Amino acid sequence: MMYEKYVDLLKEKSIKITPQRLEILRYLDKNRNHPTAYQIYTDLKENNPSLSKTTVYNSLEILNKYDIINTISITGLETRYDIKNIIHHHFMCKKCGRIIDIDIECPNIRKTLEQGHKIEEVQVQFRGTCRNCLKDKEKKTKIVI
Amino acid sequence: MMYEKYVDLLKEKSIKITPQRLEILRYLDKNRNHPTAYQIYTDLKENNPSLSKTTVYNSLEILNKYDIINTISITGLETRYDIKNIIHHHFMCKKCGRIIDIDIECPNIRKTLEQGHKIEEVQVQFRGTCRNCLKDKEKKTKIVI
DNA sequence: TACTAAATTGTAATGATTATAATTTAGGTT
DNA sequence: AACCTAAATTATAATCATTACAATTTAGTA
Repeated sequence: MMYEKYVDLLKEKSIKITPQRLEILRYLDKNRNHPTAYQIYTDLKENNPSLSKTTVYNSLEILNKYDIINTISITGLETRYDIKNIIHHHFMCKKCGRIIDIDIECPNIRKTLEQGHKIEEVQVQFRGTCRNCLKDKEKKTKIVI
Repeated sequence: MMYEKYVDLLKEKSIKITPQRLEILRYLDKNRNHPTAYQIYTDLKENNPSLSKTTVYNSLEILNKYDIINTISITGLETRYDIKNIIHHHFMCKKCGRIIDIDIECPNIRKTLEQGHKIEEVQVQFRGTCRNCLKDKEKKTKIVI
């Protein structure tokens, strides 16, 4: 029951249902803060000590391949992961490092299609200073979420 | 005369004019194919054997900081670089790896601003299959540009 | 021409990701 | 319900982009 939702997601795509994949999916569903593979790994490792980092990478790869999750490369340092919901874009604050969802669509996709390319993914990245950091400029602590 | 254009670019921003920076700028101006730091390094090393990889990274960092160049993280593997011209976005073909410029603006920037964030950079990434690869599906060679 | 902060260089370290090979397991079959 | 097999998991080692560091050189100013 707790994992039913994720079991169904995997069944739909006919990919094997493993406890590791279910845990990762549940994690991404609960943590919409664009975690890294390492964050997912260390957090899940607490309750699943036998979990391997490679499994996390492999699972994320297959979940991405089957369009169940999104990868985000906005930081330029590491890949961030996001469970797929409605199309949205990302804003990264250069001060605090937070990645904020921007729930808009890019209407100009049409133009890319007109040039004859087939679009499978769209990723819009904004970088700048977030609302909070604009407010308190004296804040120096680097929070990375 | 050959480098005058790049000298002026650096002067404008009051950053030191070094032969290495000029070479890198000229390279990016001539090579609009979104090269990696490594590609820039190996290509320039041919005529400048004493060039250091660290210098390439450092130069790219400062050129990016002063908004002379753009960084692109579309591949998720490494950072690609692009001299700044008019605003444009990128399309990466998953088949051949080519990164194609898409010369459109995203009008929805407004919405991000409305939420109170300050935007300094915009990067729009499309991924899919390019025109060429759609045409000849039998083509298997992986060209990475 | 001399000075100094900044830039360059080479090397070593780091950190994310991938490769490999042995072990285990999911899910279909008898 | 036990069996089979391809696929998944695991631990370890390797790779590759990027950064840190410390010594040397240099750009730009006095």
